[in-house]
Amino acid sequence: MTSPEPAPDFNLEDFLPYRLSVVTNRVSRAFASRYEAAWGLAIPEWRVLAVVGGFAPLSAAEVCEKTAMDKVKVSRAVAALVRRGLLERRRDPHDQRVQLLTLGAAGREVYQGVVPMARAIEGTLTGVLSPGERDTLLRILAKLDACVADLDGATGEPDC
Amino acid sequence: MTSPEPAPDFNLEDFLPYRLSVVTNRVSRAFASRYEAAWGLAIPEWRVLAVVGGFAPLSAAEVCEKTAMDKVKVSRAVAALVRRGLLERRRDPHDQRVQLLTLGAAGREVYQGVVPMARAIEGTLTGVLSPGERDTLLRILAKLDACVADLDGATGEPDC
DNA sequence: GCGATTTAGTTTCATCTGCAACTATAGCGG
DNA sequence: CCGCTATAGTTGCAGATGAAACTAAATCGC
Repeated sequence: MTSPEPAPDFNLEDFLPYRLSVVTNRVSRAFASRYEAAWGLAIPEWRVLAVVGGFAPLSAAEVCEKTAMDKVKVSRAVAALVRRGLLERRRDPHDQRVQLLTLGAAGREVYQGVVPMARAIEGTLTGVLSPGERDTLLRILAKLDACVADLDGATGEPDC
Repeated sequence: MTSPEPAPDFNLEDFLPYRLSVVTNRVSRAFASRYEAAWGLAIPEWRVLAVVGGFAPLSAAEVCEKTAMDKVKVSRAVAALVRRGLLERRRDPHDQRVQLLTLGAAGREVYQGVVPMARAIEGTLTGVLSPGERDTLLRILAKLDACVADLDGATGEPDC
C-alpha cells in the first residue's frame, strides 16, 4: 500500500473529548427528536418540566442549579412552557423578585407521560451495556466532571 | 419531614443522557477555551486541522466522515482556515467538483503545536481515571453509539 | 453526444445560544 | 429613611448552527 501521508500520528477516533462529544450529540439528538415528536418539547423545556415536576415549587434559580443550564436558557424555557399552559408562575410573597414555578394541570399530564418515556428510551440505551456498565459510566463521568471543574477553574465558571 | 412534594420519582442527576450532556459540554468548553486562547481555533476548525494534518490530502467529504460533522460545518471551518492561510485548497484534477485539502506552511506549524497540547489536556483529563477506565469509557461510548444509530434509524441519519 | 439524475460544496434563512446590559426588588450601612 | 450594592429574572444583540435551496461538475441511460 502507498498511502501518501503514512503518519496518522494523531487519531481523532481515539481522542476522548472527541468521542464524548460525538456520542453525546447523537444521543441528545435521538432524545430530542423523540420528545419533540411526542410533545413538542425541546430539551431545555423538557429539563425544566422534569425538575419542576419532581420538586415544585421551584424558583428559576433553583431550576438553574438542578438542570445545569444558565439562567437565560431557563428563562426562555420557562416562558415557552408558561405560554403553553404547562407551567404556572406566581410571585413569591416573601420576595417579589422570585417567581415560584409549579406544574399546571396540562403540565402534570405531560409530566406523567414524559417520565415513563424517558425511562424507556434510557432503558433501550442501557440495554446494550453489560450489567454494571451503566454505573461505571456514571462514575467515570463524575470523575471527569470534577476534573474539568479544576481545568476550567482558571478560565471562569461557564454554567449557572 | 414535610417536604411539599415528596415524590422525586424522577431524578435528573441519575439520568444518563443528562449526565452525558452536562459533562460533555463542560469538557468541550474547557477544550474550546484552551484552543481559542492559544491559536484562535474554534472546535470545528480544530477538528478539520487535526484530520487534514494526519491524512492529507483529503476532500471536504472525507473530512466530513472523519470528523462526524455535517458538510455545512466543515465547509465553514475550511473557509475560515483557508482565509487564515492554515489550509490550502486545490481542485482535484480528476474531478473538478472535489477540492483537495492540505496544510499550508503555517498550518503545519499550528498542527505541530496543537497535537501535543491536545494530548496534554487529554492527559490531565484521563489522569483522574484509574488505569483502564479510559478504555472502558471508550468501549462503553462505542456501544452507546451503535445503539443510538439504531434508535435513530427510524428518524433519519443526522450526521454527514 | 445529450437531457436527467447524482454528488461536492456553498449560501440562505430561521433558530438557538450566551454574554452583556437592563429592570425591578431586596437588603445593608449610615 | 436614603442611597448603595447585590440578586432574580428578562431582553438585545451578535455569533453559531442545521435544514433546505442552490450552483457546478460528473455520470448514467439512451
